[in-house]
Amino acid sequence: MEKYAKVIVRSNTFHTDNLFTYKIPEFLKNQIYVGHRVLVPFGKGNKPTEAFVFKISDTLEEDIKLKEVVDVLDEEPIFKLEDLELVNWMKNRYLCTYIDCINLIYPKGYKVNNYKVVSLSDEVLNLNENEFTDLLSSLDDIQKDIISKINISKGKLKTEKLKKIPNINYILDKMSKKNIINLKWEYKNHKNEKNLCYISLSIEADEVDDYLKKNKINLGVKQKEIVNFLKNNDRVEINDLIDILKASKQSILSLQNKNLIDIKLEDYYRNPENAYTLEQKEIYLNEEQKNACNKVISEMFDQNKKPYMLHGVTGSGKTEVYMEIIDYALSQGLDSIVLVPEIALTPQTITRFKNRFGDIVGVFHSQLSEGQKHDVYKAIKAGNIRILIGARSALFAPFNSLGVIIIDEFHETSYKSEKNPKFSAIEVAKFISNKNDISLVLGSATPSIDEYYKAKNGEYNLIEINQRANKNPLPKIEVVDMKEELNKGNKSIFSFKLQDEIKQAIKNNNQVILFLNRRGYASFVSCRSCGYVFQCENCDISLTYHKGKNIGRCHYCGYEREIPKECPECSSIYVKPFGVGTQKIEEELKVIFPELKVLRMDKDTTSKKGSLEEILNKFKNKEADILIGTQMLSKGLDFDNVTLVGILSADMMLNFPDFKSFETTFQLITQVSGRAGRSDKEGKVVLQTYDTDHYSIRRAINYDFEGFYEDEIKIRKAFGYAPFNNMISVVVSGENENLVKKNIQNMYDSIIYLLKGRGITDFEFILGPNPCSISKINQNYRWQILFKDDNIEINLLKGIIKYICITKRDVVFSKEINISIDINPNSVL
DNA sequence: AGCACGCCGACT
DNA sequence: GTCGGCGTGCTC
Repeated sequence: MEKYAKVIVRSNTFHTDNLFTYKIPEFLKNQIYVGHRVLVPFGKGNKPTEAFVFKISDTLEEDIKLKEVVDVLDEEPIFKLEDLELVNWMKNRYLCTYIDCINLIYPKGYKVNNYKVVSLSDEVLNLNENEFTDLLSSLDDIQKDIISKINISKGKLKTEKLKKIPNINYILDKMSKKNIINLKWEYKNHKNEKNLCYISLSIEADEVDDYLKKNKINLGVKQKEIVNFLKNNDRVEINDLIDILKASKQSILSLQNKNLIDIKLEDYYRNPENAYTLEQKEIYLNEEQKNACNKVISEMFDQNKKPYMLHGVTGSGKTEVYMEIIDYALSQGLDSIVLVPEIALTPQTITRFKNRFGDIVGVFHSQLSEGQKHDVYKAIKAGNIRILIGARSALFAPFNSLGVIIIDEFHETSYKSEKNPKFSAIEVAKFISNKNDISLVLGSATPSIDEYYKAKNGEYNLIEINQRANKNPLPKIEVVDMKEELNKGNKSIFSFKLQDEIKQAIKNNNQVILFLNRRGYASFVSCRSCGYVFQCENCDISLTYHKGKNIGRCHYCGYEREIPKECPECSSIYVKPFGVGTQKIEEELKVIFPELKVLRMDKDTTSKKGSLEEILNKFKNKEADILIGTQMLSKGLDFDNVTLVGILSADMMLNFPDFKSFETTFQLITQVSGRAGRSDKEGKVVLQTYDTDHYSIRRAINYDFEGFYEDEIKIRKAFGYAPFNNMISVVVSGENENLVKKNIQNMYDSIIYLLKGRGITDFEFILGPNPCSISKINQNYRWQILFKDDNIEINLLKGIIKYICITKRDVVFSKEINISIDINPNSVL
């Protein structure tokens, strides 16, 4: 009986994003199963290509000519059936390609390396000398050159080495047709694995001198050093040795030749380091925490259980609850995944987990190298990692017996991917947990409105923790109306109230956190005389002023330019920065409190690796009195001595042109305030705002989440936003603005045409086409159409968008145009 | 995206 | 007639 494999081919284009059928040759029939990686000839050139087996069948529906699978690439299938189900679901949900999804689940470390090889044909090789000379004389110089190059490299040459010759493919093809040369693909199954090379003495330390004498071996200076070092240190990694002794690899190798040392290669799991240490405290759960745990634990082996939403105020000890749940899962032989918003921002969290669970804790995030990811992947498969902490991509870790998924601070926007597939970690986690009866816990002090709505409607088990773990009250938030402050004649960024409170806190030997949601010195630079605003050359964004270097920087593409003293438009000298950034806060603070030590934490000061940890450590060790920072501050940081939090401009986010800006404002105020008074000392918050009346600020200062939810959900309902509707954003971009406009109009017309064909005549659920709020990024003009599934079945809508933007992409859109489809995007800028 | 095919003008 | 350039369309 014949066997056929339906595979997804690894190619970097959406054109080939469907199942291809290959015949399985006799010799592989019992070796290839669903989930296997195979090598198949693909395209006109039969390029050997990595492919993933999605189906195996013994019948052929259509009469198509088939190629054969060349080889199987792994002994065991790389994907489980659930993995393939997940891929199918994600592809459909997020309108992305199979390969986009596969890349998430399966690290790219194993990618096949292939290259085309040219060699002389048998006929040419069998020619005698005269015949060969005749042949050469019939060829032109380039062809002769190719033949000599093949001969120099022992009869086999990668075509890549010939690519400088113009029209090389054509020439090679011609020669191949004349039967002068053979073209063939060769491949290497390259595994990105790191081995550590351990060196030890091959004989006992005190016998070395005897051995040298007996065999009359003289050692060089470096070699002696190495041997002495090895006498004292049993096993040393080769790179450490080279580092410490400034030795060369050669001297080590010559010691090996003298049989003095053993070199052992060991597979190494590249455990990401982190320098942050935290003393371990004995933890006792309070009543509320215990109840939360017990709820999850008691249902761990139930089928069809709902996910849990853990809504606990800031400082309520959610992490302890997570750890208790994980501890139980471990005792039952189950593994756990903990997702945290931005891995780099939570060294504290990792340390807490490592202190409690030790080496079975692994870390995974997108900043790891492919090799490191691969190591983690392997350690999970081998069972060396039982608990994985990571960013959203950690969700796809290949655990054998996963029992628990925890998503901490699940309201964070970083759980929605910005890259293809633009998946929501929460949705994917729900899918995985539902399919495999895994306990899913979503925790937050400020749940997102749309998920909380679902919890209220019974989609989640809602668990509330209303008290801080230390039983302290939440810090009192005092509001300062900055309009009044101006009337009092205070033009500074700091209200009198805040200045007083800072003095007070410092006097009591406490620390202060100041929060402002904008980095840099000033938000923009403009000319007071003519109104000219310095803008990015590549984006439709005004440049943020950075004072140290006197430059304007674009926070979207990184473009920088020096800010001249004179206005480039009208040559006036009234060029001034406007608005306030963290840099400026730092500067003004030093004027008012010259004696205080200040640290700044934003994307500019933490871009270097390890600098974040350094800042946090310094602040923790009380090397500074005040920490100024952006959003980064709001996430899970725990400083015992912070009693005062200043929110400098609480209403700044309110005017953001996005329907989630009220929610974001509420969340940020709540989260930042939560940084105060986390240990025994009582905390206080001073909140400065021009808008004192907005409900998101009023509700936030009273820690009234329920109230905010009630206010906000009404608005969401009235305008048809999430959770009441899905929103689909299609952004069309390109360097030629007219072409972009023409293309998106074309797309709009096509979609309207199809909708009309379905009897739909009311198109109010379609917004656009409009230019995006940020109409240009990196020289690309951006236009957008927004769809809400108001009056229309979402699958129909998605089907139509998919048909126009993917299936018929070549017909509807020009080649130079980029299309980005996002289901329920974080923002519609 | 590649890659080959095929159409067409240029050139021996 | 053949060479070489580029546009078009398919990939099991």
